[in-house]
Amino acid sequence: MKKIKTRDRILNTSLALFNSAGEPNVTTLLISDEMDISPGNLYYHFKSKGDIVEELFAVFEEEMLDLLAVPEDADISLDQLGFFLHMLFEAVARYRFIYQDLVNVLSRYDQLQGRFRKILKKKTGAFELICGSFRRQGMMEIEAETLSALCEQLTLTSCYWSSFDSLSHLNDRESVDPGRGVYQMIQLITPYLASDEQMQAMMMSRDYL
Amino acid sequence: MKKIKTRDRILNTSLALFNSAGEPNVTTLLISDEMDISPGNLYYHFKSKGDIVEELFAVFEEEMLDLLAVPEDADISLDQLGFFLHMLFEAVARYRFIYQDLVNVLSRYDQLQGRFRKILKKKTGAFELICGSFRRQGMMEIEAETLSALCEQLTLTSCYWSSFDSLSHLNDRESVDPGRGVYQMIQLITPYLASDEQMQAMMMSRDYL
DNA sequence: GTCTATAATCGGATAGAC
DNA sequence: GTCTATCCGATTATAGAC
Repeated sequence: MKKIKTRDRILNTSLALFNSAGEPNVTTLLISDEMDISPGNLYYHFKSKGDIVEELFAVFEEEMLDLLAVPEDADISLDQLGFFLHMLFEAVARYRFIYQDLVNVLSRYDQLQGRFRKILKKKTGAFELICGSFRRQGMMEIEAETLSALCEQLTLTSCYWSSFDSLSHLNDRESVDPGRGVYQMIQLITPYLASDEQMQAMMMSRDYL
Repeated sequence: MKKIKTRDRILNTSLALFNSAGEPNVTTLLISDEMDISPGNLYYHFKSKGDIVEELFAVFEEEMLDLLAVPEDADISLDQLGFFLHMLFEAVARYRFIYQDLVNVLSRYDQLQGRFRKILKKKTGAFELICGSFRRQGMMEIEAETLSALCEQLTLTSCYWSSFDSLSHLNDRESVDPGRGVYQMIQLITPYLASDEQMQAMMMSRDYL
């Protein structure tokens, strides 16, 4: 049984509290209280609350940029898309505090704004690469302009689905089921797939419900 | 030249500041400062900041519920859809402070949560009625399950598009162009339209760009 | 590394004069 | 109706002992 370092416990606890209560509603006192350490101790490890947020964001950022590094010329299958979406939604869910109060968080820690925008851009780019691969394989037919709109739509949905879902369906805030989000994403793509792939996509998406 | 009552000026100024800076970042002092009145004066007219938010929300709520009262059995045209979407995005833009920090705002003024959810539900219902009308007129072909996903998607997009757009494209925060949002919404619907209507929708959506 | 104070600041809100 | 002054509470952050 390994003992977890306080510094890491602070990060873990903060993330959990941020996700469930919303970052703006979580005070440093609440964090230290939850961990049964003193507020002073917390500030020994992090010089400000913003630093905690920044470090959590950095982990998220790395994870995302890594995940979004879609190969340029690979033949991507529908199953791989499904897997990719699953991973994507899981990552977003794990750091949903960023998305839940996106505008607010980015406005208060403004160094994050540019970095987040970069992730967004890369995400849209990843969807464009995937669709490009589908097109090359004859799995998808779509016009350039529509494609661009679709990829933006996919990006938007991947950002906001889970907040939207928990808001409109009153799910508890602790566990977020990425399934419905993946389903929704596949629904968005399906109309532009060739008929064989449409069937396959429909079967696949149903598994996520 | 009519003199605007202070009470109304407070509402107007608050709305403008909330929209541009985000509600959590706007203090009562900032509001009174912007208006060149004293903070005490502000508190003469409203007993709390929450009351201002609540009253702004109430106006928004009424406007929305009114707009979303789609007739049950009418034959709705594509042009009418375009008009409806335009109005919808305009209303959302006018009260975008609610959407920009949705989770945060709803969590701090919890009486609003249920009311907002009601609006969401009505919005999805409105889209269902519209699509139902399209189907009856033979303008749209879609399966029940897909329809439900589509209407949720439309609801989500109508909520988050403008925040997303201003975030990813760095528009100034003052003026929000509802056009691109309407375009995006029509793009979502188009795949399910009959071929004649698809053409018409594509023409129409392009006008919004 | 961790604790117990405690400072410093800020935002919401009130009291009472005009 | 409006102002000035001020209070209160919360939250971030620091100082210094252990």
